[in-house]
Amino acid sequence: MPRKKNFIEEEVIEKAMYLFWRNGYETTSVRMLEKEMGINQFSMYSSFGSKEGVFIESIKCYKKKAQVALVDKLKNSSKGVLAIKQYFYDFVSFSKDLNQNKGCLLTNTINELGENTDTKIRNEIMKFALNVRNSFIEKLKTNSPDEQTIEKQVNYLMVSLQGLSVSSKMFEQSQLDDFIESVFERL
Amino acid sequence: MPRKKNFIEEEVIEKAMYLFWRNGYETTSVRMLEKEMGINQFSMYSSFGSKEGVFIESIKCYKKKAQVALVDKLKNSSKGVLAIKQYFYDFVSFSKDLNQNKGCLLTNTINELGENTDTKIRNEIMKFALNVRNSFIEKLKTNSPDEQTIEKQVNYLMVSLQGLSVSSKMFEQSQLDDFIESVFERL
DNA sequence: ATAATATCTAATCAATTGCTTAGTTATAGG
DNA sequence: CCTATAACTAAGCAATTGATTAGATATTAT
Repeated sequence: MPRKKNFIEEEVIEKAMYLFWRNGYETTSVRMLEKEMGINQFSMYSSFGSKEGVFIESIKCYKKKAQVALVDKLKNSSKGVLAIKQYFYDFVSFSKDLNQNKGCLLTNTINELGENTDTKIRNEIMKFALNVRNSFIEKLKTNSPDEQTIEKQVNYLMVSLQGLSVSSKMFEQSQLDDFIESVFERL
Repeated sequence: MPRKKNFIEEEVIEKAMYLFWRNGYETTSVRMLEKEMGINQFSMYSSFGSKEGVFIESIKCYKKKAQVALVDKLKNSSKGVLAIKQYFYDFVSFSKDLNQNKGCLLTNTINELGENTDTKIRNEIMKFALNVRNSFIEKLKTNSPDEQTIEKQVNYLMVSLQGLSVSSKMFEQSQLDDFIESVFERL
C-alpha cells in the first residue's frame, strides 16, 4: 500500500560519507547533507533518525570501502610484511582527493570529537582499528614468531599509520614516502 | 583619561587556549569563551576582533608554551639524538590532561580545518613545525653528517610526531611507549 | 477504481551561532 | 572636582543550527 522511496539508502549515504570525510562532522550541516544527498530533510530524518544517525551509517560505509580497498587486499597478499608496506601506500592514495588529502575518516573523527565522541561511534571506530591491527599481526607472524616482538611492532605500525593520516594533510608526498620507507626499514 | 581594562589579555587568552585545545575550534562557541575567559563578548571583540582573532592569539600562546616546555629544552640538551626522544616523551605529558590526552593543538587544528584553514593560522602552524624540524636537524647532525640521511630522518621524525599526537587520544600509554622506543631504536 | 499508508514538499520550530549596539561605569588628565 | 574617553553590562541582531510539522503525492492490495 505505501509509496516507495525514490532513493537508495546506500547511495545517498555514500554521498554523505564523502561530505563528512571532506569537512568533518561539525562543519557539515544538515542543509549541506540535504543538498549533497539529493534528498529532503524529512526523508533524511525518517530514514536515519538524526544527523548523528547519518554519520554512523557514513562511518559504516567508509569502513566497508576501506575493508575492500585496503584490508582485504592486505589479507589476500602473500608478500608478508611487504604487504603492510603496500597497505601504507594504498592508504595514502585511498584518502587522496584531487590534489588534497582527506586523511582517514575514522582518525579525523577521533581527532575532532576527542573523548566526547559518542560511544556508538567510538565503538565502530575501535572495532575497525582492531581489525586492521589483527591483520597486521598475521603478516608480522611471517617475520618473527616471538609474540612480544610482534606486539611491539604492531603498536609501532598502528601509531605510524595515524601519523600518515594527519601528515598527508600538511606534508608533501615525498616526505610521506620518506616516512613509509623509514618505517619499514626498521621492521 | 580612559578606563583601564580589568583583565590581562595574556591571562584570558591562556584560558581560551585551553578551551580550544580541549574542544577544537568549531565546537568552542563564543559563549563558552566568554564564560571560560571570564570577560564579556564586547571585551573579547574589542580586544581581539573576532572569534578567529581569539583563536590566533591562542595559537601563539600555545606555541610559546610548547617552545619553553619542549623546544628550548631540546635545544639546551647535550644528549644529541637522545634529546629528541626525550622531546617525544615530553610531548605526550605536555598534552596530557588528567586521564585524557588532548594531542597537539596545532595538529588538531590542521586536522580539523584541513585545507580550509585560514592562511594566517596555517602560517603560524607551519612556522612552528619548521622551527621544531630545524631543532631536530641540529640534533641529528651529531649522529650523521650526511645531509640526505638527515633529511630522510627528519621527515620520518616529523610524521612520527603527528602520529603520536593523534594516537595519544585513542591508544594506551604502553602502546605510545612501544612506539617511541621503536622509533629511536634504530636512529 | 478505491482505500490505506508511507514518502514526498516546503514551511516552520526553538535554540544557538558569531557579532553589534545602546547605554552605564570607571579612570585618568586638566 | 570635572570632563573626556575607553571599558564595561546586557540586550539584541540576522543568520544558521538540528529537528519537526502539516498537507500534497504516489503506490499497492483489494
